[in-house]
Amino acid sequence: MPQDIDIFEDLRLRLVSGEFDYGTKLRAEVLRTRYGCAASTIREALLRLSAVGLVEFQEQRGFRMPDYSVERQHDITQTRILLETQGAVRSMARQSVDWEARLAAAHHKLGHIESRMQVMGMEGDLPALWMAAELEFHQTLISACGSDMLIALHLQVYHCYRQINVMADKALKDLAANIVEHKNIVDAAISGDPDLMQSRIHAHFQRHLLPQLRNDRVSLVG
Amino acid sequence: MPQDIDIFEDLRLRLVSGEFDYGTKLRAEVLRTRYGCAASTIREALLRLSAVGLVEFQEQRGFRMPDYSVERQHDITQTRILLETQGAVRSMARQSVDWEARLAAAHHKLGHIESRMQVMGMEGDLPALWMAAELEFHQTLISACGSDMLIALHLQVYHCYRQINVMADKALKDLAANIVEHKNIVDAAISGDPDLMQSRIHAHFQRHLLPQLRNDRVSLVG
DNA sequence: ACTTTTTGAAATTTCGAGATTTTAAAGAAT
DNA sequence: ATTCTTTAAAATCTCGAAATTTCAAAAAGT
Repeated sequence: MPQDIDIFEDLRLRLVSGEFDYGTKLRAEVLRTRYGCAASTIREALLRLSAVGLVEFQEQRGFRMPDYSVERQHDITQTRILLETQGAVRSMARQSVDWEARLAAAHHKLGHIESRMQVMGMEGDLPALWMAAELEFHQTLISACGSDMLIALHLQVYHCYRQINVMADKALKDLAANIVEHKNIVDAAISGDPDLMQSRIHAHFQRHLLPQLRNDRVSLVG
Repeated sequence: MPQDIDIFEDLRLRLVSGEFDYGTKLRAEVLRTRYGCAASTIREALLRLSAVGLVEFQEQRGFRMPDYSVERQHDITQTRILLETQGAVRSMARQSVDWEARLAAAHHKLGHIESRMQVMGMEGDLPALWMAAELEFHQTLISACGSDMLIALHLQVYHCYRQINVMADKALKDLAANIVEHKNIVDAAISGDPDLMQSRIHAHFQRHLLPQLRNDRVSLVG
């Protein structure tokens, strides 16, 4: 059974799901047991994860969860805003009907899960479903930008964003506000106004930015 | 002797220096010989390089140099423009005297090498020196942006940019034009005009963009 | 002739033991 | 008491052989 990819994906999920505290040591010899493989196989996965910033690697000193800091949170959020705004504006500029349709669909799917969460709370695998649907929504938002590189970088930053916002993720707390923000983004997409889109995306991430730097806008004109 | 990092760095250098043709298979068993290590050590390095886009990895099918295409070249260039413009404008907005000084210094160092190249051609290790100085110049340009994430992503894209532009790199052919462009960027940095900076950086990468899409500007207002 | 199956060599991946390095605790010296 | 050495345990890294999978050429079948 080919496990290389599976272990990599599973580990990434665990790394962004709050299973490990920030700064925790990640011992291949320990993680090994869950997958029933050799430590070197885990090592391979951890090395790959370190290349995309989800794991910190130090020569001869092993692997760790990255440390948390508000500065890092701000930095990652700001970078995500940059990439996502850019991707959304470029997608919009291409005037693809298909894009609008796919965005509406992704939004509808997400909305369905979000409203169920408002009623049932976050029981069962609802949070996992929400995370998948939320990712799909944001990926759809930039999917028509025409740049594979931008899409790849966005995914990379997205995972870092999830990782640094896990436990404290206010998206699950401020669910109501989140629902409105997602709708606002879709409306902006359909309106075709890039500046509006820019400010709506920025507003969506407001609470993850340092208060003193929240005004630093980035306007992108295609 | 700890070789893990050294092999990783050395392989990256080789990957962006035109040693391998685009699409070439990269066999760990072959690369092994040069470093006198086991194939699995090479594998580790290749996996890490695949995580940052310098190597293509397929489960059970090994590693390859990425394929060349003008679309990919355009995409990478456009992404680099985005990150570099953003980083430069943010650096500028911080009004750091130190930044301007360091940029002037990096530019001077680069200029020295470039003028030697105009006389002596690209003999000896002049190209290697130029590449190092050019990287340092562009890294300095964004060094005061205040975002570690942006700096990391820029370096990642920079390597991809080098890789897809190696042999065909017109920077070495159109050296004279390049010298002027670098100076123009420094002048813009000192002028403090973000729009000017934006257009100067864009102009610098003009020849690596698809002709039909060269007008797609990205203006970034901090 | 063309497609499918078989088969053996080559390439890839996994593994766990041995070598190396770090870590931390105990002991010696200032 | 503090700092510096010593030492043993633990963690990390490297290696090459074994297991698995892919590749490609030969054989069989349509």
